[in-house]
Amino acid sequence: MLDQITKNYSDLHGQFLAMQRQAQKDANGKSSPIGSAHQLMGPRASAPLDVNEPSASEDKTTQELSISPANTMEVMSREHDFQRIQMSGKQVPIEDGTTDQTSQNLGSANSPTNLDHGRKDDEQAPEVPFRKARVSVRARSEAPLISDGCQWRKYGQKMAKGNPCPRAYYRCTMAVGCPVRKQVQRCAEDKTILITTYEGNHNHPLPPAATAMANTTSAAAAMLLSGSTTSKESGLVNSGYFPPLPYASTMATLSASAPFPTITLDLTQGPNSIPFLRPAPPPATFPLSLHGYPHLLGQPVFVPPKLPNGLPTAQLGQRHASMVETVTAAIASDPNFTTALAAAISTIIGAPRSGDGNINNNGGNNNAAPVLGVPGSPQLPQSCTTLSTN
DNA sequence: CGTTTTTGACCGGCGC
DNA sequence: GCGCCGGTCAAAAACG
Repeated sequence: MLDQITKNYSDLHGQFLAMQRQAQKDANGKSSPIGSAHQLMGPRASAPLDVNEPSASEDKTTQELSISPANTMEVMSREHDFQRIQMSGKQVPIEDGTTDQTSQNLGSANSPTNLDHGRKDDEQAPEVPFRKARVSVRARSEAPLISDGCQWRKYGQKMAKGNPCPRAYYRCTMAVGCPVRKQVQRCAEDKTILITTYEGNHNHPLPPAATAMANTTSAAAAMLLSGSTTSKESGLVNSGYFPPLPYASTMATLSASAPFPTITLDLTQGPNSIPFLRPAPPPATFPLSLHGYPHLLGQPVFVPPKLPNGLPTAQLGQRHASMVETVTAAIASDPNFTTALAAAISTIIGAPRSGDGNINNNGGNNNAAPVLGVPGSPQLPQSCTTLSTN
């Protein structure tokens, strides 16, 4: 399955990119959300899509997390786009093509809490425009961390309100000045679930494992993000970008409740439980269909990044539903995949942009948030909630 | 000896 | 204006 998936990814990427481009065009002057998404994730890395390979970085990371096959991951991302839009008023430079710089702008501008705070890191900060955007991955893991192909250094830990488990803060150390950061925390309700939230764009090439996934996911994320920008839940859902499929919803969730739109992937359910059809009541977050992440699935499903008018996605969604299920199952079941996914996510977030369009190339970008959800995850909501809340 | 982790303090945002 | 909270800094300790 993985092979297929991987393959599909590649294909999807291409499609995705194309679509994104269009979307961008569509977006009138402003950068499309997608673009922003790219920034989020897209690391420059230009690695091939090898999902299976653990990246070099794994050395360290290995310990990080070993996602059990059954684990599930939830990815949430907060969009910067969203921010952008909001910021538009402010005049934030947003562009997709933007390079790192662009992204920087975003980040600082709105983030409620600027991670950088304008302190030392700031150098980075300014550059990390999209810091706000976040991608969260929820996975079941006994390990303290998830190996995502990147090297991280812990720079802080704090007890978060409402959660007995401390939240750890990590910074990417693969490159000097890399603005990417991540937060790791266990779910209060289920300590076996590890919630990893990535933020920022990598300013360096990522390991293959991370990159591959990143590309794919990033694209997806981008799409989601774009949708989110539109408006909160209603925006996306209504817009029709993301067809409200029950199963889909469980897999990926976009949370509007939070200050930032959030994309959630829930893999927690594990391969076994691929209850695609499981009715999962979406909590505060609203569910996105996997369609949003076609690449992940390897399906050529395209979700219009923005646009309210056409809503082709819905159709596709159904059509691909079966595929999605299959893919999802595969993904969930494959540990490597998960790992790769995690890496991708981190990559995505960190990606420097994307305007270029080529995700693969030079690092193009990869922005998207990886979303993989395993359907049937009643838990998503929780996870989503958790992250978004933060 | 260099790097990473730990941990308390500090800063800024937000709500009351 | 005050307090709470999240996030980051930075010194000290731990580790390889």
